[in-house]
Amino acid sequence: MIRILLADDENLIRVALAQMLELEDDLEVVAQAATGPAAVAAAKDNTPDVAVLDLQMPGLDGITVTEQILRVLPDCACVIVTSHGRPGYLKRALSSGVKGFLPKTTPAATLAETVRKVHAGGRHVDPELAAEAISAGDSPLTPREADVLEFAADGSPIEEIARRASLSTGTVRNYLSNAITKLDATNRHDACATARRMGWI
Amino acid sequence: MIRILLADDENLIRVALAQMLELEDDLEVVAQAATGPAAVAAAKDNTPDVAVLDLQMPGLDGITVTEQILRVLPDCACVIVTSHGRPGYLKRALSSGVKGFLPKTTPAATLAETVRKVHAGGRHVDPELAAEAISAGDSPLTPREADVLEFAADGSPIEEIARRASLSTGTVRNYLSNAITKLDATNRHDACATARRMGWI
DNA sequence: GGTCGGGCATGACAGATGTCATCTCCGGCG
DNA sequence: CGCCGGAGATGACATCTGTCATGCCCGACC
Repeated sequence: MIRILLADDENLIRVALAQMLELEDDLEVVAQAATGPAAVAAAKDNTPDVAVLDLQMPGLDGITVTEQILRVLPDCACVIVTSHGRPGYLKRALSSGVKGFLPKTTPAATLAETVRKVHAGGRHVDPELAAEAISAGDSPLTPREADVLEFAADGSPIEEIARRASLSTGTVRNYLSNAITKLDATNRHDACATARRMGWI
Repeated sequence: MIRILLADDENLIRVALAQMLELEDDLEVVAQAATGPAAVAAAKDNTPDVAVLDLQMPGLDGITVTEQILRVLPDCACVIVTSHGRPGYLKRALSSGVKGFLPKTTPAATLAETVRKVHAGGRHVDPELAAEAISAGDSPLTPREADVLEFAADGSPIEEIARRASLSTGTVRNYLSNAITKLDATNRHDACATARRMGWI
């Protein structure tokens, strides 16, 4: 019997997925969580074999949750499930120790199969996403450029970005200008959109 | 037996929800669809009693699908389910004839209850969302301002917005300026963010 | 030890953007 | 009929942004 932790902030979805997994003879959902921190706590309390984590959750995202779970339970296999299949997310997820990565558009049977596969020590990433990730390449942004772009993402004026990043306004403009050039965008918001689409911020 | 059409572009979620609904003795999922147009077609072919529609789907959104279904099957009760509980969406949904509106964060049992309620001729909207919608008020934007803001949303420069909206650049700037003032934003992108958050574009 | 690249900054400049006053045209409405 | 509000437009002006050249400091690497 494979013991599963299921974390997703959408109750309806989480419960439906739990019931679906429970229909499998060899799977058992031993804990559920609706937030990132709750998922980490539930993992500590229940020592599941496999953790199925939504990527976007209040508090901590699925990747950070994975890192924290692995620190306590190195043998727990983490599978990320997400609505937004951005290439960059997949890369970050894999480098943080995730064993499986599925978009929510994947066929239903795949989830149970993936759980079994990662529990057996294997890995599974959605093939389409993997292809995208490979063709998309790495982020061309330096860490600082990514930071600044992230602050710019909500439409703040330069001055506020500078304040939040503890930089001078001139420097912020340089970084944004670099980012715009690298991402082949027409302005900073376009650049934000591109970076987001690729999962680079 | 209540006959249900279930439409959601995320396979994993749709199948899980279908299984959950099938567990109820009085509910039967007679058709599933992964896109807006497919949902409309499936409704025509299967004449369901209740349509459970995701708000964001490829092709047509849940609200448009509702309108099209009601044109053919005026007695079909439509329920919208969504990840993004924006107040404006609720308003638009209700005015297009939707009978139920639930965020995906709602307790799992609520979905089945809502299906029964709307099938019996009732309505059900998530109370929290209803409260938000009331307190949020109506969009202060004129239809044209909303149009322009929508074109501005992806970060295009003014010139391109003007082209897409068939307006002069000056006019676009006026509308944008008005929208920025009305939404109490610092620039057009901030305004877009706000309008989106409220579901006004 | 020298060189190179990244992080950080400044200043100058052009072009994009936001604001404002003002104007026309048109459809509703008293 | 006359008035008004909304759509659409223009022009002037002040800022904000994006670009570029240039410089400093520091850690990495040969």
